[in-house]
Amino acid sequence: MCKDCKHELEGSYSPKDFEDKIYKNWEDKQYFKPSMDKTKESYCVMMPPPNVTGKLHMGHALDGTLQDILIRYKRMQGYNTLWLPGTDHAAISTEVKIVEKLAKEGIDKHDLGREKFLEEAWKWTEEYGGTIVNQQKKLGCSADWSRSRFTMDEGLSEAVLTVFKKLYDKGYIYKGKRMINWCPCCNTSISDAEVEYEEEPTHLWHVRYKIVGEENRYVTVATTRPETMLGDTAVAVHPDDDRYKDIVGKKCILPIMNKEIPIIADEFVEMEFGTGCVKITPAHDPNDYQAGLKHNLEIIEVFDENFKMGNLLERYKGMDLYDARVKIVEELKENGSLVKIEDYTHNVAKHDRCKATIEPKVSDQWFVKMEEMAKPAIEAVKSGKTKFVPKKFEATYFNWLNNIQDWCISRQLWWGHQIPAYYCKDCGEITVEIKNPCKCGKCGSTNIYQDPDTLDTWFSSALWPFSTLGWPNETEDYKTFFPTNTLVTGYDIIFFWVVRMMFSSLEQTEEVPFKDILIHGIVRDNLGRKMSKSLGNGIDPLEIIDQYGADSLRFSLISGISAGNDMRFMPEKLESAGNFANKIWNAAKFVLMNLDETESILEEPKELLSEDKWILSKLNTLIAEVKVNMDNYDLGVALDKIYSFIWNEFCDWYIEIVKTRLYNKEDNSRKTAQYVLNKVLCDSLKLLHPFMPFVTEEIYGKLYNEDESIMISEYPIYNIKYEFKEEEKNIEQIKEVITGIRNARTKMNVHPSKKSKLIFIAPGFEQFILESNGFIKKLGFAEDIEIKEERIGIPKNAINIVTSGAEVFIPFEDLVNIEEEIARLEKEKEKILVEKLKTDKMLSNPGFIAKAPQTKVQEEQQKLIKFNEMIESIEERIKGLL
RNA sequence: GGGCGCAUAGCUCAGCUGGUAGAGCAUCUGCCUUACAAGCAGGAGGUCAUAGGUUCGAGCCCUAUUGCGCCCACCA
Repeated sequence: MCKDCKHELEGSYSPKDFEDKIYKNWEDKQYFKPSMDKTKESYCVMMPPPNVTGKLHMGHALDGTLQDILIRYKRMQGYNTLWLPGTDHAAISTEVKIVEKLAKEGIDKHDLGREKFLEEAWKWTEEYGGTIVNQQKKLGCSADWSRSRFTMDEGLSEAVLTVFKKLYDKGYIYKGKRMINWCPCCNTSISDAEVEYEEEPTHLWHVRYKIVGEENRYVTVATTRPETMLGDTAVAVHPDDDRYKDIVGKKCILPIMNKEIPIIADEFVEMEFGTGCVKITPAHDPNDYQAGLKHNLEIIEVFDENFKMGNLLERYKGMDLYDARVKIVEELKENGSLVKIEDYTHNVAKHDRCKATIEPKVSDQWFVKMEEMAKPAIEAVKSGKTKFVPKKFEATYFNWLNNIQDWCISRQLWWGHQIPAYYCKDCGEITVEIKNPCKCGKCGSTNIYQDPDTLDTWFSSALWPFSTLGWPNETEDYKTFFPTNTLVTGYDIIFFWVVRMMFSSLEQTEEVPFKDILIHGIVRDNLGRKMSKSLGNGIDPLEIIDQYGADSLRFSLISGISAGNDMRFMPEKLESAGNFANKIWNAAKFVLMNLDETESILEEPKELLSEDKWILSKLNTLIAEVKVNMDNYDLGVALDKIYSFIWNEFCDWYIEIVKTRLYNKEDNSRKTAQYVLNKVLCDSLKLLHPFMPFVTEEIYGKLYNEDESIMISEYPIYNIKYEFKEEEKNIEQIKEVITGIRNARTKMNVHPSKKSKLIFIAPGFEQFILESNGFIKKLGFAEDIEIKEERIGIPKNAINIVTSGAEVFIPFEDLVNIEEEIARLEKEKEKILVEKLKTDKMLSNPGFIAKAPQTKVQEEQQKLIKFNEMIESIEERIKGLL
């Protein structure tokens, strides 16, 4: 603290006045950049890239706050710290938006052409891509924006193509036929994750197929899609179904097509459903497709690529599917095959973006073989190389990897990384090269073309932890920061993303991508519902920041949460967060007002008074505990501890006690108090800074020097000399005395700054005071303590405190009602008796004495002694009052 | 169908390897007190979902049940 740097704190907490200014200053000073100091340990977090065209929502706010806390915490401790941000091209999500935008202008994607479309997409990305970054800045995120990456920028694209080629060469990427989800609206395959199910009323048509070689015997199948029956290649029953055992292996006649198909047995059939018989249409149902593969059935496509009826039957050709259904049902009715129609509700697969009904389709797609790559990913978590916080998510992770299916990575989209596979029109050879080879790898023909498909957006995100650092090149950043330390993300993308980063990193770099995975829950609304656009219950973090400040938002997101659990966002929490910020603001104001400008108070005083030692020891304990909590990712717990220390212990306690020392200019313990106030406030601000960066920085600047940032200050460390075990035992007693003084002061309407003489009752402490000779004085309230037993009207246990200046005499009755006091004491005694009873019970339990740990037993015995003492003392007090 | 989770004060949630239940908000009682009424001091409020079990001792461990939620698969 220096004279010239003193700045006044004014008014009350008003975040709007300083948040933007402070953030700008941080950026100007380049505090977010890693120091690249080789002597320091590194700490790196990769920001999960939000969609490039996205808007900041509460999920991002939570995610960002958690990361920022970790980053700031490590940075303050001197780590070479990097938080690398970026954005994701979000293939389908962005493409849909651009298609929508073009549609508004009356332009169709296909008319525009691929090249022009991509131009539009890049334009869009540049125009809207920046918004989310600015929103993250509002939140206070201290990411190194100069290292910001985009999944489609040059370097990352190189990484993507490199990985594709490596996996292809290794035989891990293959082209195969697979039944995939096809969206007829977007004309693309989509992943299972993008499928939503919606309930729709429909019918269950029961259709009978005549069994060949038996008179008047039929199998009846139940179907929701009669129009697909033209492509039936079998009827299946359960092998244990007694009703149909004898017909397995026989054939039946498919109506309309009048064709013989086999009756097969398979366990996937549910005997209870429908008739227990199911028609198998391998081309149009994923289950049937599997059954078809298993039983070697022919795959007959009923529809053409535009999802109109194909040319199996001339009379249905080109017909709309729904019309065909009606016609086919009619025909079945006419020829007597239709047994009955039932009402039925079933789930229809929909594309979550365009809501179109999904058609299962057999198609040529690119796949990643997962079996081999899953193994090291499982091993890495089993061996503890990568840890989940909380641990329970390991189960989810293993469950997923153990049942992993090959990953379909091709998408029929334009916005994304185009698959680097080149087909030769002459010999049909596929050449996979990072750069366009311009000629066929086999026959040398230049008549080649690139696969039009692009890669699943998760293919590039899977490489995020190392591609962003420059991989496949051995850059300085890569060498310094990889593997990264902590990944912070929600449990909802463990499957999509975390798993894929794990196996990709292990495969490509032979390292785990990160050491710890901090999983958080979902931010729900105050009724516990997911925030969603369709419900309209989303809360805009920016509006909150505007109204309450970023610190309040951060506080309310972090306070009291635990890792991995969902949280509800309660607006009331913002109020209390704001109150807390205001409390610190005012505490700082008080400290500033009471520091001497002329003298340095940074020098540690030789002699500390009890309350000084007490608060310092409390601070010291806090520092130690917060470190443990932070290192264990118990951020909510750490924050709550800091909160309660600052508010309950520092403000409500220490400041109140120390006031009189400060107001009395002659008090020689005044300087000590100033030192302690300054030290405690300063360390508290530092501990709080990762959570509430703006207000702590603003105050720190006012206290010290606006050119100095709390971000680069020394983080408090545990100091053995502030251990204060013995005196801590008196805390409760000290507390009660102080309370007595304050209550007396209140009753007398006398402010401690006014010199006065007080008489007050400090129940039970007269002995204590006498014994420790001037203890109250040490508390700093009065200069002299006299016990005026001889005074009329003042009972033995009343104390007369004389401060310098005018004397104030208050009759005892005004201060305390004896009956009330006795009642209070009785109640207190009762409470202790209850506690004592419990301890008695434990100690009289022979099992406890024999089997519990000795330390525990001793602890209980000491407790018992303490209770007895307390009861005795209360009884004496009561006696004294009577 | 497979997997996972949750149930604690009126509300929202903490609660570590088992040691006898905590916070914030709300509520009640006193206080406009020279940092702060966005505040201070104090109080009330719980058979930790139910039933068993293990243990000297269970909110915590085990089993079952009920209610709620999530993920995966599927719904002919």
